[in-house]
Amino acid sequence: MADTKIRNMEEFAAVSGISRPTVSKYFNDPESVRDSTRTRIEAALEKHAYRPNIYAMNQNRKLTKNLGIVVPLLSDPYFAEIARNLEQRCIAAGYRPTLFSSHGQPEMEVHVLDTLRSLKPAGVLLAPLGRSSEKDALSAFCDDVPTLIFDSSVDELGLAFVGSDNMQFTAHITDYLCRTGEPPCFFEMKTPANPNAHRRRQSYLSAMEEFGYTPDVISIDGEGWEFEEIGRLGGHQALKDGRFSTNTILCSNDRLAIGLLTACYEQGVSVGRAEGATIRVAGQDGHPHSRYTCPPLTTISHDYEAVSQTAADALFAAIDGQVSPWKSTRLEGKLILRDSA
Amino acid sequence: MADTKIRNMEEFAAVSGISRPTVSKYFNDPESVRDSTRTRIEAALEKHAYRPNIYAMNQNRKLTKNLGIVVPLLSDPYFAEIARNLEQRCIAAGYRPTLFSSHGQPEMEVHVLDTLRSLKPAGVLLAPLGRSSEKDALSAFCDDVPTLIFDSSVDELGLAFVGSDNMQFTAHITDYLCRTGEPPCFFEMKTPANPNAHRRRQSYLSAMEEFGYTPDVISIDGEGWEFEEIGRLGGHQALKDGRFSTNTILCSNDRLAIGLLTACYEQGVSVGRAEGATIRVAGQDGHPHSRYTCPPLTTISHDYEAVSQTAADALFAAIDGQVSPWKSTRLEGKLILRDSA
DNA sequence: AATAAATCTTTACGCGCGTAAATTTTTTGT
DNA sequence: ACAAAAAATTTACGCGCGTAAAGATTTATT
Repeated sequence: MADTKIRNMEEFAAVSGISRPTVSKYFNDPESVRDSTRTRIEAALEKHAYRPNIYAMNQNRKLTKNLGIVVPLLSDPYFAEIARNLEQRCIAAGYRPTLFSSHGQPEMEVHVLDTLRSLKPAGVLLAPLGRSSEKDALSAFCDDVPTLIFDSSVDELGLAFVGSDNMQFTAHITDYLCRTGEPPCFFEMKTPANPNAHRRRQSYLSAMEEFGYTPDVISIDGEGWEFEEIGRLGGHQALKDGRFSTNTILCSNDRLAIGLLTACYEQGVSVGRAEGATIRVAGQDGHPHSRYTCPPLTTISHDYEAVSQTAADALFAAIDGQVSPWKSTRLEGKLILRDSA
Repeated sequence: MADTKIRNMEEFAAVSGISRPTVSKYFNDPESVRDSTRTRIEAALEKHAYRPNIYAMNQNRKLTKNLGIVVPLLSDPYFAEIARNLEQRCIAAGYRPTLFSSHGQPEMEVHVLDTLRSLKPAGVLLAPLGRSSEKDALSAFCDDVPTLIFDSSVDELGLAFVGSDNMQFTAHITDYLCRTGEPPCFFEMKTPANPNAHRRRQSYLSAMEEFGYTPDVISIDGEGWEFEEIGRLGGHQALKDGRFSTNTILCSNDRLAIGLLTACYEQGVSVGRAEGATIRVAGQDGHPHSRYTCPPLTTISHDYEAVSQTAADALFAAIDGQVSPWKSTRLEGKLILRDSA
C-alpha cells in the first residue's frame, strides 16, 4: 500500500534508502546494481508502486527502450498475428514496443515513420507496404533509426531483412500439386502490393518448367489491399471466361484464395480434392483463417515463430552493438494439407 | 531542405523569427496565434522540418495529447477494424493515439493499463476483455484516467459506454429468421467472454417467447478467444448428437458461425436458404470476414462508423471539459442478408 | 588484515520545453 | 488618429531525470 504518494525519483530514493543516482541506474538496468541494493529498491517498490516518469527518462537518454513495430495492414490477421508475436518478444527482452499499422496507405506509412522518429526508438521492426512505399522516406528513416525489415524486402534497406522463402514456398506447393493431380495454374493480382508476389510467380514458372509442364498465369485486376474481394471478383471473371486451363489453381496468397473460394461457391463450382469436386484450390501464407474456409484451405504456411524470433533477435543484437553486414534471411514454410487441394 | 540542423525550439524560434514562447504556443494549438505568425512559423517549418521533442513536451504538461485505444484481441478483424476507425478519428481530432491489445489475457490487460498510465494520456478508449477482466484494476484505472468504455460494458465504469444494442441485434435477426423459415435455435458458448453474449441469449429467449415459439439454446464448451475453433468443435458435437431442434441456427456471433460452417462442411451438411440446403446458419456482428464464408453469412452488423464516431466524440467532449453523467449508448445494427440464411 | 576493485553517495549541471509575469508591439474599433 | 484590446517578446523558473566527477564505503583478492 502506498501510504505516502511518491512524486518523483528523489522521494522514492529517500524511502528506499538508496541515493537517487543509484536508483536511476537500477531503472536503467536492474542488473547493474549490487544484489543487496536491488533487493532494497524492489522492497520499496512493493510498498510504494513508484514508476519513473517516462518522459523525463527519455528526454536525456540518447537511446530509449522504445521499439516500433510497423505492419502494412493490421486488419489482416496474418500481420496481426506476427505483430503479436513480435510484441511479446520485445516485452520479454525488456523493451517497450509500440504497434503501428500503415493501413495500406503510403502516406500513412510515412506518417507512422514520422511519429516513430519522434519516439526516438532504440529500433524498429518494419514490414513495408512494398511497391507503393515511398522509398525515399523509408531509406531516410533507415539511415536515422536502426531498422530491421521483415516480411517484404525493399532493396537492401535497414540492418537486415528477415522473411519467408517465397521461392521455396511456391516450389514446394507446386511440387505437391503436380504430384497429386493436374499441374496448377497460378492465380494472382496483376499489380501485387509487394515483391513477394513476384517471387512466387517466378518460382511457379521455374517449377513448372522444371517439371516439364506448361505454366499458366491468370493475372487479375484490382488495386489496394482488399485481396478477398479482388480474388472474388477476379475469380468470377476467370470462371466466366473459362481462363483456368487445369482443374488445379494455386493462388498467390491465401486471401486471394479465400475470395476465389467464395466466387466458386457463388458459381456452384465444387472445390476439393475429394471425388466429385470440380477444381482444387491452394493458397500460400498459412493465414490464420485458412483453417476455416469451406473447404479448409491447403496452403504453405509461414513459420511465424521462426520469422518473428529471427527478426527480433537480429534487431536486439544490432541494438546491443553487434555490427554485422546487411543480410537477407529467408525461412522455409511448411505445407499444410487440407481438403481444398 | 534543412541547411542547418535545428536542435531545439530555441533554435527553431530563431530561424523563424518568432519568440520561443510563441512557437511553443503554436505547437500547443496552431489556432492560438495570429495568422501572420502562424504563416511565418509554418514557412520555417517547411524549410527546417523541426519537430518538438515529445518527451520534453509531455514532461510538464498536465495533460498530454496522447490517447490510448485498447481492444481485447487485435487479431480479431472486428476489433482491428474498429480500432482503425477510432485511430483515424483521433488523429483527425489532433490527438496521438496508441493502439494496444490485451491479446485475450487478463494479465495483459492489466499490463496495458499500467503502460497506459505512464503515458499520461488525455483519455482512453477501452474495450475490456469482459468477464475475465480484473475489475478492480479497471476500476482504479478509470478513476485516474478519463476512460470511455466501448463494445462491452463493465458495470458503470468510466465516463460512459458506447456499443451496440445487442438486444435489438438478436430480436431483429430472430424476427427475420422466423418470418422466412423455421424459428431458429441459438448456438452459443456456455461461458462467453463478454456480457454481450448474455444479452443476446436473453433477447433470443424474449423474441421466441413473443413469437410463441419454444426457444432452444445450445451452449457449447470452450474457453478463451479462439471462437472459430470452439464453434467448429462444438458444431461437430452438436451435429453428431442431433442437438439442433430446427433447421435454422442463430449463432451468438459471427466467429462462432464461421466455425460452425466449417463443421457443417466437414460433416457434409449443406448450408443455405436455397432449395435443397439442409440447414440455415446466421451470425451476429457483421464480421469483416462474413462476406467470404461459403455460403456467405447472413448476419446483423455493427454500425462500425456510428459506434466509433459516438465513442470518439464522447471522449473528446469529456476531455474538453464537458461534464455529463455516465450514460450508456447502444446503437442499432443492420441486417445483412446473404446466402447462409 | 591489507590492498585493490567495485559500488554507492554527494554534488552539480543540463536536457527541451511549459508556463507565468511584466513589458512592448501590433491590431482593432471608432 | 487615438485609446483599448490582443498578441508577441523578454525574462525567468521549474519539471523529473540522465549523467558526470569526486569522494566515501563496501566487497573481493591475496
